Amino acid sequence: MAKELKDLTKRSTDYSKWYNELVVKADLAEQADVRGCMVIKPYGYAIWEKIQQELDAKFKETGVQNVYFPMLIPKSFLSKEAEHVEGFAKECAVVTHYRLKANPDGDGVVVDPAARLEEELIIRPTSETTIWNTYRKWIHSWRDLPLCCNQWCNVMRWEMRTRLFLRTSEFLWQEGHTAHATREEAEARARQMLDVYADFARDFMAIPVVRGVKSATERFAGALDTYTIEAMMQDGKALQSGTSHFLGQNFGKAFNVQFVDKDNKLDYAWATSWGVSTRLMGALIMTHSDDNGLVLPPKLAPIQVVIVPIYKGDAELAAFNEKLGALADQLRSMGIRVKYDNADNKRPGFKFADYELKGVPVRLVMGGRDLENGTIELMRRDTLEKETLPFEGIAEHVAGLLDDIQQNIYAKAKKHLDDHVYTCNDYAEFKERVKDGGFFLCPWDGTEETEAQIKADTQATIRCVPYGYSQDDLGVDMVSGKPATCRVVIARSY
RNA sequence: CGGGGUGUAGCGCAGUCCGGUUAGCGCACCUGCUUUGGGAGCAGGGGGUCAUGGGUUCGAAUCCCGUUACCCCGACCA
Repeated sequence: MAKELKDLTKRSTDYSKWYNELVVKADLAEQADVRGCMVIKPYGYAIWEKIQQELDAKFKETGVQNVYFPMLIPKSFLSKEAEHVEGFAKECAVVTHYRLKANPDGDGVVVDPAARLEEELIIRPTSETTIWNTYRKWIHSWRDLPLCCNQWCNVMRWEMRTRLFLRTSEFLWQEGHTAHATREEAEARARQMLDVYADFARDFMAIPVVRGVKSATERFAGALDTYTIEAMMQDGKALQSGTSHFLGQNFGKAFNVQFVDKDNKLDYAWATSWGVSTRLMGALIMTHSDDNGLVLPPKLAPIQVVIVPIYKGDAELAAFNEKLGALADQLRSMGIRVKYDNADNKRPGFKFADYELKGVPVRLVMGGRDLENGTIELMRRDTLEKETLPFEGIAEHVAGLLDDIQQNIYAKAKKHLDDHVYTCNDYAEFKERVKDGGFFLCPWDGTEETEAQIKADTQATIRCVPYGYSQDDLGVDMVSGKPATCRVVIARSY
């Protein structure tokens, strides 16, 4: 492929354009021919599969089971929880008919007006309603609780403006839905799942996040509390990367899910829901990548090590195939995902650039010189450093290096986050600086008015009341001058 | 839904103001030879209802009117 097609826009020049180009050129995804939808390509989907696999294992450790519910939801379900319907009504796709017929006035097919549904069906924007409608049948006694289910599925939200992975009309996600006998247990579960997400982000995605609670206006429609993990992208903007909701008894009451408790009294079930989506892919891309392309954390990279031989003629190729094929096998036996690329229809320079673009953590190259000297060249993607090492013992070295890279890119992202979290008590200063990105820890009086004022003035929003940052010496709200009730993270966001 | 912009080969564009040979360029694609330690070179080749419907004209990618799709900036948002 020609150079000009692969060269990326510089991150610093136009971050949005850089992101979009990277997603397309690294072969992760592209815009579909359907409005606002996305085609996830094999390489992109392979990363998503790793995320699914690792996260799913974490869920199961906490006693969660997988289920599947229908994509179509009767319209009447949605109207049962007042706040919920208000939150989602504006972005629902609706199924109104069940049949097409040949166009009587010309080509193609038209909707058959005779096939109108008596009750319209909604394409799920989220599944609380259909799941709680079913939970009514599953829950009768305290012995049926807790009930902890999760589903991996697609949902559809008719967003006005879409961006690959970050916001698409249809997206893939997991949604967990739990039912509990007590308020305390449900609240603990909601917070537990937030920690699962935060730990997963740190340990697998190498993304540091700020955990916290959403303000009332940013809360999930129908929740009493929404917990969030907020990641910081390289341009300093926030990306909500996962949420966990404490739903109280709202859905229990709306769908009449009652159980008999230990004291033989009827009560409504307490609920949580929690989810992460393909937006995590966007977070992964925007957190680590550089001007050469993706940088993938080894734990999620579909290819962890690529081996490229540089050869002249069939005889030399045969020698490499034997030596490097054995090395690839050895690495695989150590549980490392390896690609041995001896294809002769692409030149080495092309392969180097291409695997860098795709974020492969480690590249091993062997040419005639190395063959003579008993060496091999190694490059690590995170720092782009090259070194020539003895061929002997290279497999063990690579195994250790993968861990190093995982640690290093996390440390780099953590430093970026910490360097861009500011304490700020002055509104004039805040307004000036927030444009350049970063998380601002500011005193807030807890009112919607000041929250709205900040958004109107700066486009920045209250991301959360964070955990892990001091709530002492609150002082006064920087907008209203009234006594502050907490210190919040304010930032511009995706 | 408001404000801008663009539809010409798979992708990216020039040509449109000022109508006139056979509609061009880069990349991609195909064939052959030479190459291979950082995105190969040369030679040859294939591919177009110029978004769409109407109008003006001897003649329209180009001018006029309508339609439509997409993109960007807002409102919405995992």
